[in-house]
Amino acid sequence: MPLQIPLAPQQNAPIVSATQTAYDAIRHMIVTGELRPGTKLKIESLKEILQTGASPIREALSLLTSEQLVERLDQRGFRTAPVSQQNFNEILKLRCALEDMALRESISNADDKWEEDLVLAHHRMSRTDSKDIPLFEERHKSFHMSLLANCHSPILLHYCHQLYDLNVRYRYLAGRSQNYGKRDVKREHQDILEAAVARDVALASERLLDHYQQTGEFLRQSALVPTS
Amino acid sequence: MPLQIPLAPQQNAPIVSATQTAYDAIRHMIVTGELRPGTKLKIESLKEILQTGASPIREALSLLTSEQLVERLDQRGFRTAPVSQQNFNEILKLRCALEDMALRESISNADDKWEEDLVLAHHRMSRTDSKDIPLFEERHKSFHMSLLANCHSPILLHYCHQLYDLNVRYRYLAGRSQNYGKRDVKREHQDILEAAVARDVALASERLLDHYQQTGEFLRQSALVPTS
DNA sequence: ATGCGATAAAATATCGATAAAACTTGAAAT
DNA sequence: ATTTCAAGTTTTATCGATATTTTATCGCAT
Repeated sequence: MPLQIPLAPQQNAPIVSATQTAYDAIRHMIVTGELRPGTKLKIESLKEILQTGASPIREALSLLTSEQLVERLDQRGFRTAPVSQQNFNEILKLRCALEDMALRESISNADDKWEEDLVLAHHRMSRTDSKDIPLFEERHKSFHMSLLANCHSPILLHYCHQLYDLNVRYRYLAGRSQNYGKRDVKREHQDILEAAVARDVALASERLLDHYQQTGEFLRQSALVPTS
Repeated sequence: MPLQIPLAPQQNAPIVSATQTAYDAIRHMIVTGELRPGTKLKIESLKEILQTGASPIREALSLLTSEQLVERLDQRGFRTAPVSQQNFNEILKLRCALEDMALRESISNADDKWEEDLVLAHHRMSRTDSKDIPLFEERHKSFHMSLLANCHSPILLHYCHQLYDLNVRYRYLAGRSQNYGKRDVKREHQDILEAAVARDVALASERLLDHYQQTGEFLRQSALVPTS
């Protein structure tokens, strides 16, 4: 009889596949805007840039297409997903709806472990200089995902993760350096954390959505110039 | 010289890539349960079955991983996604939430074109013998997607599409041939259609969700034996 | 000039071969 | 009997080369 349970994997895998490396690199370049929206992604160029063969690149791009970061045009290659005001609005709206759902679930399943992880994630973010963009972004995402992490719904979490990154991409495109006006973002995060820890579903949700709406409003004002 | 008629240059070529072909075929095999959950997907085997090279297969599998139909294990290949009662519950719940959202949007944006397409889709489904499983399934999906099609949110639609297929997979696994008990599924569809055409958001939503819950209940009763 | 068609150039999609892991298996040692 | 280890076997991941397709270019008739 065929036994299919994958037993304890070898704990020594310091080597990541070329595909994984390419995936991470390309993803990062798209999210940060280093690869502008609508850019043709030529295999040859990427091969040189990433110092690898065509197969890993194509696989990485295939993985990215289902995440809406890359578009695949049968028989004529890949390109980075285009951006538009409409697309941005859609992402924001969906994000609010899905994160709201996830947050409510997450809080209602609250336990000590989740609470501790959340507090820790917030702490790390708050102690990070927001000038150190890559690190801050990583921790910012980590905090937001920690809020939702306890929703017991991997698929929902997966969608939230995707939408988060699609949104971050717009933040980068709008110019990550601009200041956020009169907003006290730190305070907003603090307030969300407090409501979540207090397990006040309604308040936490309200604060989270408000947080997103404000960021959305801010980004909307930045000229989101379509690719020319 | 062989007289080569230049095929429509700007138009869609009738030739689909090997990757696309492999993608469709594998997807179909997973959704219909021909490839059981948790099955190791060996490149060599698939190469033979689909009569193609390794590259298209790997690309197709990569595309399928982001859709939750295939799992990718770095350095040790691909396998079909496992199933579980928990996973089923999650899909059903998310589907209800997202389709509800999409349906409400869709109806509130109602216009003649949408209404006509919807009526047509329903007509085609209702005139199809449900014994002709592949055709009926296609039209059933077409009807359900038509309900949501007008929501003006490609990403939301994309998620609904995915979740629909994940759900259909469970239907196949539960044994597509079983009858649906005392339910009058045809009537249910008819009622949903009528509420949608009448642009009664609340009623349509209620009927749609009830439709899914009933199917969910039915599937839950079928023994969903986890892969062993 | 303007558009059409053929030709050249570029890029994609795909194959076949191979190196690198990951599993198996079986005998030796505990 | 169980664990360990190493050689042998499968399977994956990746490269390099090639056939096809798409895109760009240039001349020629309108």
